[in-house]
Amino acid sequence: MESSSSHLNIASWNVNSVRTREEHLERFLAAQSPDVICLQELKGEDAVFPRSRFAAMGYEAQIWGQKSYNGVGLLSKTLLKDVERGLGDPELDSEARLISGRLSNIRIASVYVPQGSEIGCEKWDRKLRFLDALIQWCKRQLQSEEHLVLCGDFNIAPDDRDVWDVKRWANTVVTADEVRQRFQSLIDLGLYDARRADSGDAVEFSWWDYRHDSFNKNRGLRIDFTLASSGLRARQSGSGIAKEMRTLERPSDHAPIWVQFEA
DNA sequence: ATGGTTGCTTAGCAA
Repeated sequence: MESSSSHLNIASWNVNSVRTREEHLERFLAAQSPDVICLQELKGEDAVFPRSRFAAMGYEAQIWGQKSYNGVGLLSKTLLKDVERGLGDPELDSEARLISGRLSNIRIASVYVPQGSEIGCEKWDRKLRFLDALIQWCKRQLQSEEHLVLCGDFNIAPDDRDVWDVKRWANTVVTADEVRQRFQSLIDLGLYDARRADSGDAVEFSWWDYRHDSFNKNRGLRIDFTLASSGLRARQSGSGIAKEMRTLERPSDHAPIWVQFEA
């Protein structure tokens, strides 16, 4: 869906290396013309971010890069205000996983939640602590901002409808009670799952493993979300998962997601 | 079933 001056189109995409996905991003921006796109897994320091390429398309870049791993950013047609990096916890903020800025009266955030590796390991503990801090961060935003739109790769499949094979994915780092409860805590703050609000009981995915021909078999997960504050719900006029971006040559393992609001 | 695929960085880690 094309955005226009009367609409606000916000997209999100885990690109799995922005340098490898420059052309994919360019194609998505040309096709969708989102007002803002939240990016995750830039996988590079700020200095290697292809800023001029997106500037040529009319996008400002606010990024928090990191060598090799993680890295989040925001591309926007108009400059975002009061850009913030991190959760405010020095230990968790040693990884670049959250960046946000304000557009008009909406704080827009790009988040890359830790995947968690395996239940019980150190990374799993970090994932839970990150989510706890994210819940607190959102709570603070909802007190100080009129609206909040939190987009990104949550590495959580909150519902069985978000998993291609429920049995196979039971008790994993993306389905365990510990993460599903925390996802629900975000909802309980007054956020809603923007895509699910439109898709009903549909089973659709935003990520497919590179292995096992998973995309062609449609063996995926829905782990990328736009969580919007409830005041925006009546203004939502569309949403989707741009699955076609997963069919390109050398794709990211994630597809972009998008949601549109009436201005 | 501990495989398989991709990216960053250069053999191993992370997803």
